[in-house]
Amino acid sequence: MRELTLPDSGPKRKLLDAAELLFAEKGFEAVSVRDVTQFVKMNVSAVNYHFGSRDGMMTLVILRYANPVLEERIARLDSAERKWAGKGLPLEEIIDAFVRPLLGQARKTDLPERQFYKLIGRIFAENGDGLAPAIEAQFRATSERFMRAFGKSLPAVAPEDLVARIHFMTGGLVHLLTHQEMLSNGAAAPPDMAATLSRFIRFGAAGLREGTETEPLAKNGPQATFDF
Amino acid sequence: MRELTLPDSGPKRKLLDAAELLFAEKGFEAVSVRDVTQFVKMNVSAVNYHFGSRDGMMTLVILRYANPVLEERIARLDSAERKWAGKGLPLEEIIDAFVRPLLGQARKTDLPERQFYKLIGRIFAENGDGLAPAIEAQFRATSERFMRAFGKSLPAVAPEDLVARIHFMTGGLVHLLTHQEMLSNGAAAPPDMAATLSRFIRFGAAGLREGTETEPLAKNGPQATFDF
DNA sequence: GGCTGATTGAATCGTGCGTTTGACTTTGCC
DNA sequence: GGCAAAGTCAAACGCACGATTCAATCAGCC
Repeated sequence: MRELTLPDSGPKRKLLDAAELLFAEKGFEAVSVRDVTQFVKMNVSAVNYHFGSRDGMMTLVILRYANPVLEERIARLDSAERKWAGKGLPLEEIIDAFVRPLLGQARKTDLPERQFYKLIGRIFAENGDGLAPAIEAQFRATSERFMRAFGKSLPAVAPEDLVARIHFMTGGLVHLLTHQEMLSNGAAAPPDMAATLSRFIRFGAAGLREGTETEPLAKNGPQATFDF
Repeated sequence: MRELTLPDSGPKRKLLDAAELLFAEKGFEAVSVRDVTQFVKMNVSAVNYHFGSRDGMMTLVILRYANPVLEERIARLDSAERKWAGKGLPLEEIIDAFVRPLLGQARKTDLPERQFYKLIGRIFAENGDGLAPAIEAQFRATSERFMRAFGKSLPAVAPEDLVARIHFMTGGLVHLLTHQEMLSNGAAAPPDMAATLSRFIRFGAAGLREGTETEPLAKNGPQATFDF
């Protein structure tokens, strides 16, 4: 896993910051190298000089945060598993390990919070698809690692069920990151991300756990009416 | 709400079918009018002749399915509410009304099932954003209608909580539609959509309901350990 | 100062895009 | 047949894009 060595200042850093901001705002496809260079009043050729190509720049933008997030996820899951020593973890703790690194990374950025989450959401929406093979493998490894953890904590859930439920949950997370503004109910500002993620953890845990506890029926009638 | 009058054959229909297929496969942004016309061996200018512009063609592709799906959602919710006459519906029935129209529309298409769901997912991912104002309003109206229904069935859940949970759920649905292939665990084919949606309904209902029943704690420990 | 390597700049290349044009061909109808 | 409307076609337009060229400039160092 190659270390990212980025200077704290200089033209390369300036370009990368600008690209990151614009990619977060408009999406990776919708930003041209001219958009980026004009934003920081540099020459078009700067991108190709410093990064080789538009793709090279994009990869660096993605690596800068995807890498730390993925590694922190694994680290948190490791430490949680050590803490519970072989027993299945509470679902909330697994999801927390999956989600909390986002908060940490958000604080390390110059980027406005909202835009950082959009960027991360866009990255994770593609699940490493089409990215550099190294980072794609890391995505897959992380995903399998968490899958095993969930499976251990939910032995009663059939594998196909588990895969599907985790899929629903991660989809909800991606949507939450990329469409955070839709959470602002009416005129008010959207709730902060920490609160939202806390809601997400409870939601996801309940969904994953569905059917494994003697859950009381909805007060309005028996579920037997439905064929699912 | 203008009726869509599309001939069953003819060049217009042929173009629209091709556009639909390609949009579903590669996304709306990634398909050029040349891609579409070459696919059916017609001239480039055909698109502008028949639809006025690329945008006009896109809008028709979207209207063809978004409209029926949204209307069937409302109709199903109406009939469910009539059935339960004022009492709050079971969550499963609301989610079913939201989700089942997708299955119905899928059967009315020439499109391969998988690709139809990708198309619908892409449409609903943007939530009518940037679409024709008429369809955008319909999106919003449908969304508010379902929000009220959920609220009535979950009076104990605070509005901000409810908005967030519904947001997570719809995000999961979009992800499921657009990334269905990720559900194929290993080499096997992915489960069919009816089964997946049935899982989704149970997952979503459990997530929405979280905390409103005296849910037993996870067997491994008290939740009080976590600050969420 | 003067050399060297790292940057920047203006201009240009080739490509693919959505759209337009105007001539041509087909179709439907009297 | 004749005519108008509908449809098709090759060609071109203007534009934005990523990339490249090469001369000009800058920075650090002897």
